[in-house]
Amino acid sequence: MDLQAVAVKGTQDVLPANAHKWQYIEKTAADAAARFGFREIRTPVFEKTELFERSVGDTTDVVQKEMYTFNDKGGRSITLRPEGTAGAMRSVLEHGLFNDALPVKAFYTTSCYRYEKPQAGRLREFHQFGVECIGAPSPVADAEIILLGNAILTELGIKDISLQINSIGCPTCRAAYKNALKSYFEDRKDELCDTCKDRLERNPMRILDCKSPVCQAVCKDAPVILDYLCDECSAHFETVKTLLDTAGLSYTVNPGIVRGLDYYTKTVFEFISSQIGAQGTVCGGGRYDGLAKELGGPDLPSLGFAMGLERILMVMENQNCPFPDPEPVDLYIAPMGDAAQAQAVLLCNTLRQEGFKAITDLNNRGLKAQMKYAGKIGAKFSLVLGDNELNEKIARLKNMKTGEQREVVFPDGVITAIYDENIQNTFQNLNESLEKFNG
RNA sequence: GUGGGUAUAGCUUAGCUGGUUAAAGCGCCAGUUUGUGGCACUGGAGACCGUCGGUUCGAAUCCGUCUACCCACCCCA
Repeated sequence: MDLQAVAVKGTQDVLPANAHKWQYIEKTAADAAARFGFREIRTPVFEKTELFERSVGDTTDVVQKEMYTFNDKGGRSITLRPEGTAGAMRSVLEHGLFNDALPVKAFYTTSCYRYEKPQAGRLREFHQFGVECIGAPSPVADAEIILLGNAILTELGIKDISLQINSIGCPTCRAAYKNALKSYFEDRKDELCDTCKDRLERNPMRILDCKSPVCQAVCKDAPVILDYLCDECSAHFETVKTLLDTAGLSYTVNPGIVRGLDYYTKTVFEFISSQIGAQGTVCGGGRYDGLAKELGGPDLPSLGFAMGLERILMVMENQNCPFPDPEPVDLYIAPMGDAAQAQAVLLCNTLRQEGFKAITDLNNRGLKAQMKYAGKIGAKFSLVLGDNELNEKIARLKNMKTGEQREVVFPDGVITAIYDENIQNTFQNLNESLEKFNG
């Protein structure tokens, strides 16, 4: 095709035929979050680049090579958000929301941007549903957040998701662990794959996540973070596990869950599906106790998660999860002739004011074509409006599913005096007919 | 950024080792039926065979380039 207008690499359209699926997922997530006491927050798509460098961490891959960064006309360095937490935290700090009752509980549905090579479950523009619970140091908050993530996935009908949790400790105990890990791997450096040799310098914890069998063998006897947690972090993690046990939510402790964003501390977790390819993490999150302070705010231990909406949708389609049917139009009016067409438009408008989805011909098509159209778009009922109907004030309402037809009598003057208050009777008439016909 | 696969109508595809008007199904439009969709039949529109270049008398078909898509690494949701 010779179209100039093609979507940018790594972006995707949501077409009308699929929009209801997105609406369903977004609403299910928002409703669940609301039941946990979260309210929506909306922040800008772009922020100062510095915000992400500070929060996500300037040594991370996200910041180093994946951000959409540009200078605006005023010379400011601007970045399209690569994730949702930084903006939400910035907003809470900027507006002093932490002066209200803590914790601040907010959720968001947003688009995010990362310059990566697209593949299954990974786009350059993607969408996240996320929650942030700001100012909540207790492990109860960790458990609740995980429970919320689970509730959303469950309500969407998603099955076979594994919950993996870990604790990466506070900066103090993590530093000790990193040293131990580094010296362990340094002794076995020759056995590691090439990428892991790099990781040894940049982020030794990532080696634990390597898929190469060689590295996995080396990792087998590597020191485990959980053995290096300080008393507080250890107790915190134990309580989180106990709370999950009590709630009956099963999980596996996986020391390999190491998040790639610098702000994470203590509890980290992922909900993982094995059914949508290599990018199986459908929801990921954890605690970020140091973030508020890092951004110049007060000490506000916080946590949250983000769900990848495209991935959620993929899993759901893969598992044939039920989506509610999109609402079809109630009535298609097929006018024949100019007079009827004018009346059809008026009838439609009044029906719309009554809350019906009513449409009519816009293309001057013949009756047959109109009926075909009505059938194709899934209209529940159709109504032919021609000279006979206009004269006799009687039309036949047709149930498109059963083919059954029933007469609808228009009270005097309705067709010609559409603004007359008698019109109400017409709609009562139509309304009743629609109700009787339904089912 | 690295590697592998793919690229023919709106969609799904056929087109064998190069040979002249590029094919089918679905979909779309119209007619058979100036008053009722789904079925059937008939007809129609719709493709410079992803791009640029090369080999050849001749390229959708062979070679190279670029681009896009898919998959994996990496990274993450």
